[in-house]
Amino acid sequence: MSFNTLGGTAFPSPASGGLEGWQRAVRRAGHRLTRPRRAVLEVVAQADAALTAAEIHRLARDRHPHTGLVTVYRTLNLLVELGLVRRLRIEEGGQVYLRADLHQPGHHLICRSCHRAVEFPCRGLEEVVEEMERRTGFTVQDHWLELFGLCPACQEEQEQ
Amino acid sequence: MSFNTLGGTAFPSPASGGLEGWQRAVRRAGHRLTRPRRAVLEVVAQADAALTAAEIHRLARDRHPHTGLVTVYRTLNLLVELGLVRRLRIEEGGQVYLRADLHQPGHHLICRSCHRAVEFPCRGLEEVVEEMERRTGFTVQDHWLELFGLCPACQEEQEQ
DNA sequence: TAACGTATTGAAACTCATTTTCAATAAGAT
DNA sequence: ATCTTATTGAAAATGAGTTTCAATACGTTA
Repeated sequence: MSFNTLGGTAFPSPASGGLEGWQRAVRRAGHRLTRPRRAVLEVVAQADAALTAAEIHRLARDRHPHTGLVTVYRTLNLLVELGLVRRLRIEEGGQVYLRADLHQPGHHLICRSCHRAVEFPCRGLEEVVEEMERRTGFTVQDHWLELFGLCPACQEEQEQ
Repeated sequence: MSFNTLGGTAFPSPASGGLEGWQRAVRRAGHRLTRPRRAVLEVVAQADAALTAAEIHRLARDRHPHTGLVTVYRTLNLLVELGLVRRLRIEEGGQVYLRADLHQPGHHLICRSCHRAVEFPCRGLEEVVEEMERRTGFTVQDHWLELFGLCPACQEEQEQ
């Protein structure tokens, strides 16, 4: 398990008007809107947590039963290329897909006891990053902050 | 490639007296010191940057030509269990191994163009962390901050 | 120094996630 | 309605890492 709560906790579930936007984006980029592709778009556009390819495959089949896992992968790669979806590597070595607008890049609270990961909206990091750019000459495009510790539930458990 | 400069930049190459310590640790834990195991220990103990299993395999063969990749994996897992080595996941999905004493957990500036990683002393993050603890109830024990972007040299190159 | 029990080895087989191949299909432009 | 060609899915390939198992070699004890 672990990261499959990614996105789910901190971002309740915003727009779903994104779907049509995605379809337009796909067409505009010169791609066809096929049935399996539509199925994958719908699943990912409507999910408000990060999903594995296998999970997306299962859900897409509810919409278009014939959808193959290969096409799920291909469509996900397309969506990542178009910038609509982010591919996230999880600690165990797999990858997971999340709507780009849900992806606060790289802010995770990870519980070392129960391995649950929660995304959090990050405040105050901008200054740290700017300071670092000034000091090193780097241009920072992205960042990734992970906090490791104990979640409230596991703290309680350990106190008993 | 990518992370293979990890550790390399900020830690020129400290002790190599670590080797005997490792051998003792392995024996103390009830394991035998076989030739291939020695070869892997030597390679990893003397490397001052993170290496992939394949790279370690290649280098270990210089010392004991018969060494199999399987044994490299097994030995690396052993070293990780003993806490002598850290296994780091890299962006591309693979993993990389680094002497634990070289692993300043988690402050890296990583250049997306030349893949060099530089460690930096982190200032101002404490407040961000505390704010987060207050807001979520987590107890934070550790953190990992990675900044991705372009180093000064690569910025110049791209401007031409 | 030899002999022995057993941890360790390496090759091959196996996972599991992802990608490639390729003939058949179906978008969507005309 | 037709036609071009992007897209599909099944099967095969890949690649990192693990498991299996008979053969080997540590290192303890005699």
